[in-house]
Amino acid sequence: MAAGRILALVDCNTFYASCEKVFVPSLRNRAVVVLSNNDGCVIARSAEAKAMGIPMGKPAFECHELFRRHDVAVFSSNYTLYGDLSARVMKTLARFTPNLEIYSIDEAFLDLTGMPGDVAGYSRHIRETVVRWTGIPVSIGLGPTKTLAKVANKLAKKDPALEGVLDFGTCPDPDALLERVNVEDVWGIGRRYAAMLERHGVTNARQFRDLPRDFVRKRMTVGGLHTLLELRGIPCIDLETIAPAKKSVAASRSFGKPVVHIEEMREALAVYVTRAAERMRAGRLVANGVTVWVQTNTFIAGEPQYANSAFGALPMATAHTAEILTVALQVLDRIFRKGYRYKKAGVMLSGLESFGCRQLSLLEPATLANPKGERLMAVLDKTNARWGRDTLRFAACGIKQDWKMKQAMRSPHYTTSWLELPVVKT
DNA sequence: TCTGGGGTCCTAGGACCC
DNA sequence: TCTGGGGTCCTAGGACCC
Repeated sequence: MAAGRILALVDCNTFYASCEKVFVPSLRNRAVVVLSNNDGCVIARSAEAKAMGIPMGKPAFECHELFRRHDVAVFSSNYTLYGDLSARVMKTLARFTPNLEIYSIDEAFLDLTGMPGDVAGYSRHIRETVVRWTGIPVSIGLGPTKTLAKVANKLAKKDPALEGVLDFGTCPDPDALLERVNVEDVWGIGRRYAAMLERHGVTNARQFRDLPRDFVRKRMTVGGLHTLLELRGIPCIDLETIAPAKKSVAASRSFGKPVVHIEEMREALAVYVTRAAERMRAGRLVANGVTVWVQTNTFIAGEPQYANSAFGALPMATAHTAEILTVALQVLDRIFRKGYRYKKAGVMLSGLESFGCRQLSLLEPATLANPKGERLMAVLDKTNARWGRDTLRFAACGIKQDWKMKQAMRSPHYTTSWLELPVVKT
């Protein structure tokens, strides 16, 4: 282990809610919540909304009264906007160090080892720059391991006196800090493990850190052991500055209303294949197989339930929407049962390879390779990038799309569509 | 009426081979 | 025909992350 390693975890504060505030000054001090796809449940809350006691994950239909009473601004999720603002934040962070791992849409690890001067002061400078350039406030946790940087970040968010930055490595009493963190808030310990640990009297991060290694290895496998060691300051999880190759690409949605007929299910599948294939081509990937799954609404007691999935191999690795859809529809025929009200369906593309080194068919390369199809996809992607998603699309996706998810309160695509640019009044 | 979506990793167990 | 050990590959299920 390198002596004196210093990692920073930069995490955007209430990211989706902050994104919604960037272009709407009147929301600055107002409670904002963002709903999941289909306007299902609460997935992000601004600080004001948290203070009102609006819980994470609560179904939206149970919150309407609360929203009305507190004049909460409610938004459908707008991933196009969040993705674009995320890219701006990451680009800003990359100016401070080349050793950066983009961990999720709203988090990045930075290696600040060897930075001259005061790392906490430098972190405050990073923080000020990000909010000034992007409008997104962030918190920064510092520590010798990723897990401790995560812990420090959590505490930095909790305590306003810290002004968004906490260095675990230089704090005088680390045990006291760890005791303030619930064990289920430790990175790598989820609900199930937290419940198990609680049965053994372990409720905070300090108690977990001091458990015997064998106990943790046996009950929480090797991942749990890594978490334990990282809390002790021993690095087990590396910084991944180069994103590892994707192994699968999935697209799935809940329906806005139940789907009963296979014709509608085929349309939905066509849309999901379209989305997944787009992402494959953007990453210069091809898939060897496709899994299709369908599911009824498990929340409705007393209604007949059915869920199934099946896999179909593609004749040759491809990212061509129509080639994948052909197989996906055959797979659907195998698992679709009449007489159910379907709530959800999805596709997953697997066996991914990079387009440049894909395995060609040994037997009939000439008939299976499809250069015309590749050119068609290129034109499709280019057109849609210029004129907007689905400007050009397959007829199989349908026209009415009655089953489409609900998104009644979506904000504009402020930064990615010429038609939806914010307007400044003087 | 209304309950998200997209991923990864680890382990156990079965099939199959020598 | 029976026996045992060791290895690999695949899948399903469970855990986690954001």
